[in-house]
Amino acid sequence: MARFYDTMLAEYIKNPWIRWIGLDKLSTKEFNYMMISYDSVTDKSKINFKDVDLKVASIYSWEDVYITNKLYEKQIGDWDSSNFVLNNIELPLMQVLKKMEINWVKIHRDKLKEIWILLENEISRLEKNIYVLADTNFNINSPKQVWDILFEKLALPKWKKTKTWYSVNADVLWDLAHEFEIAQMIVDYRHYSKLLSTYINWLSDLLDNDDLLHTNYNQTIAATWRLSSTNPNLQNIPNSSWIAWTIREAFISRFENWNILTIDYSQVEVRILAILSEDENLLSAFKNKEDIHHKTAQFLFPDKVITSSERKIAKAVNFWVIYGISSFWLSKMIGIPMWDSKTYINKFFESYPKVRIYLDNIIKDCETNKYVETYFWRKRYINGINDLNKIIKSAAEREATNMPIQWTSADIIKLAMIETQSFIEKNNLKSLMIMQVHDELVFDIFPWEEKILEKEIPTIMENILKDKAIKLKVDFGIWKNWREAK
DNA sequence: TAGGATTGCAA
DNA sequence: TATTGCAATCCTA
Repeated sequence: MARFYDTMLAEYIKNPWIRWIGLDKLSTKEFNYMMISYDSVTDKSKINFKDVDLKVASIYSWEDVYITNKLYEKQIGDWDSSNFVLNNIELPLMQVLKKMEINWVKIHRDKLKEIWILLENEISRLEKNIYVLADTNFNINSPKQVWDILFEKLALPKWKKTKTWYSVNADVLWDLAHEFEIAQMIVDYRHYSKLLSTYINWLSDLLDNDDLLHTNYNQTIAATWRLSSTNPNLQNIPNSSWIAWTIREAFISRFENWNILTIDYSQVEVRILAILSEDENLLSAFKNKEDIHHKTAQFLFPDKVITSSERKIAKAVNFWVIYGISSFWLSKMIGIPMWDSKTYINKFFESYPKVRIYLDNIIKDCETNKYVETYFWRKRYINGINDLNKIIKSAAEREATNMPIQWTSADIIKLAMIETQSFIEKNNLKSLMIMQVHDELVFDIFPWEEKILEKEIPTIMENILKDKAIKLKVDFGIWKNWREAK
């Protein structure tokens, strides 16, 4: 039994899609009792709490303690006290996250400065050229002004409309870029200024004196029970262009001349699908250590020699089928004819027949129960699963079939973090867990500990779902910086 | 000054 | 006509 408890976490497990689960909101909801607000006690934070009248401060504080305890008692009464998700996942995870936030991440300050200069130069060069081509100065960051210049002033052909206005996003500009240099330049300009303003500028604000970068891991935000990260968001550091990769070069070890260890789950969602559906073809592919995308490609193209282009399509099909994608969207996504994408999706289900049965059963159960359940028994109610409107119904079905897989993978990495941290502590290791990016963990390796980490942590992570037909798989490596892990 | 809209980054 | 996040910027109210 955990010796600590958190009413907010407990509520989040039940209702992850409700954003406001703080104490005062829960007090109103559960006890119809309005708590004294912090704003009213401190006059909207104008008064420091230590200067608040002692009697007022006492009552305010007493209320916090009293309501928290009442809420605890109510939740304990409502719940099975052996609740696995609360006691074995979220509460222990809270302790791990606390440590990660204390550890922080080392950043190579000079490297970031280098990129900063490079980007500034590129941006001002592009800016000048764009102004020349447009024959006027304007704010390239303003979609409205870009639209004015491109379609009014320069009268470029074809534009696409979205919701309320005419879109000038990357897709639109990309179409124009073949013919018009200015569109290409705006695409590049946006790319560089995005990197600069979102990922480089925080260097001065958010690095401490030791060049450690602080982030917050939020445990009660995401509607899917995943973690999220803020100030800065370390879970969306760019990973797809050459210049973006140089940003990852700045993520280094705090131990001079030592390395970081990255470990990420490989194809975790397809593996979970194999385990949950018990499809023989999927399972045997993983058992025999086959390349799953290659295997799917063989099903999709039985008469062909599989080259990288067939494998690429198969990879997309594997990926998107899990999300319950329509053939229209798949064809658009990977640029193939609609008819082909329909064939591929059908062939996928013919090749892995129990996947179809598994997904159909989820939908059937959901229609009866109104909720879907994950491997670790989290429940989520799905609105619209019995809706007569076909569009709403099929969106609900997509959600119902996709979510158990995504949620289970979120729990798997949470369990991996807990077990890994406990391994580190039990063995008195001084290496540090420093980042989690949904299916990847990053460690700062304390000198001479790399052998034991490299041997033990992948094993821990691969054995999170014990006694299943197949094991999970991780890829890992030891690197000078985060870019090398790519 | 707050907040919606647009854009774009990750998994 | 996937999902869930965070955040910068512009621009209106």
